[in-house]
Amino acid sequence: MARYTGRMSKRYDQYCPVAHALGLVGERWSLLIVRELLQGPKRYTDLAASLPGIGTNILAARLKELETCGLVTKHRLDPPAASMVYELTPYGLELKSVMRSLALWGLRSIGPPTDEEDFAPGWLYGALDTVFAPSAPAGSFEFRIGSEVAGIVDGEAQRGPIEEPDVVLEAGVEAFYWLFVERRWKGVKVTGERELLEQLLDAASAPAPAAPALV
Amino acid sequence: MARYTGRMSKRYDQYCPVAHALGLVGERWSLLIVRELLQGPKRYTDLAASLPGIGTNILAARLKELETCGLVTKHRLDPPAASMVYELTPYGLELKSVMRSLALWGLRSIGPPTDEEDFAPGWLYGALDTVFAPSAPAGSFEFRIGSEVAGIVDGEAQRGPIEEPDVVLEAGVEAFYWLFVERRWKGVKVTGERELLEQLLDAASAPAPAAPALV
DNA sequence: CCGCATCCCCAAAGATACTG
DNA sequence: CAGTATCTTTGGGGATGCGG
Repeated sequence: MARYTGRMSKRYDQYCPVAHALGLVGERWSLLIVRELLQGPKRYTDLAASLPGIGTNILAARLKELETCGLVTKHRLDPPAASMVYELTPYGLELKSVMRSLALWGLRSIGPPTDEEDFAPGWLYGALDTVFAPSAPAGSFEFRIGSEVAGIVDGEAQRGPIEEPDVVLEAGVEAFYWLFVERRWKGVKVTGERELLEQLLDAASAPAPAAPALV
Repeated sequence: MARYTGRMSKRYDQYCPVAHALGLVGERWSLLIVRELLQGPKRYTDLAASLPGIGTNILAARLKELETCGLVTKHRLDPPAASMVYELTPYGLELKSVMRSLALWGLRSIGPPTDEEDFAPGWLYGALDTVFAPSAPAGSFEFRIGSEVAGIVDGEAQRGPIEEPDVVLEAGVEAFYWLFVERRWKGVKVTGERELLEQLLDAASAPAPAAPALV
């Protein structure tokens, strides 16, 4: 694995994996940039647009840091559209498990959404991909939440409608919150195998499974 | 888009569980304070001592923030020793899974330790408790790493020697690193069931298990 | 437009001295 | 021991500029 020994902007002088990790991605905005790039390669201005308040100099600085740390690479797109895109390296992609832990922890205190418009396009796919897909049971799920449509097929998140899904969930974002965080089935419409959906919820609620051999 | 006109120095203006989580523990030093408190209640000065370079004002500020966020509580110890201790709340304790993810990710790029003295007392117990115990197979393990002794019994980390352990590992901190991170069995002494130790390593290397029902 | 670099200003971090 | 007070330094936010 690539080891970064160079100068990190602000680091902690401790030999500790957590302190080291925070030296790489612990600065303000860094993990949110990673969150955006987990949805796929993005351009500079698209990143800036999805991170309200970041300030262009900070975004440039963070991207440069992430690049020198080996978490992000910069390419020029193929000829037709000759713009630059930023993309996670394999090691950067592995931050998905960190994002999942953080998201599951943060969900428990974030409270219900108040405004449908707080949601950026693609949020549903992102949530399914990083939070729910990693522990999803076999089967195919389609979610129609607000104006977003995405799903999970055999443990992999997919954008858009799913072909012949085993179960379909339709809800507004607030009902989605109440179901997935608070486990209240209110204001949701389920078509198909509801138990499969419950399995999905159960699996995500227990991100740190009991020791397998202890069961 | 950004409809928050007031003054919001810290925090990100997004309805996103990751952004919310980072608003709670994303500031500099916060997660390292949590790391210390995961080992049990600690006094102010002990925290300061185990976080070299933090500055007393920052420590006080972070503790106050963590307290108002409901992640930390402050008690006065029972009469014999009438000092204050800081302790994680149940919600704060649940950051252990986040620490585990971060540590497993950071380990892959931290590189081998160069100096035995970089290690604070109790580091072995901390590592076993947050990183390895959550996915440990049944059985009892004893680790004698450098001058530290700790172990895992049926998925729970314990300080000090273990009674009749199934397997004992003796090594220096550098050999410990090579074994647990790079999987090189060099300079370590194993007594007892070596396969059990391998199971422990395998379980921790795969923190995001494949979807159970897919197997 | 896109991808930054520069400048200004203020808020937060660091260092250290000090106090109940 | 457990912080507060004060001062300096650094970094972030916002606006603007500017070459490609």
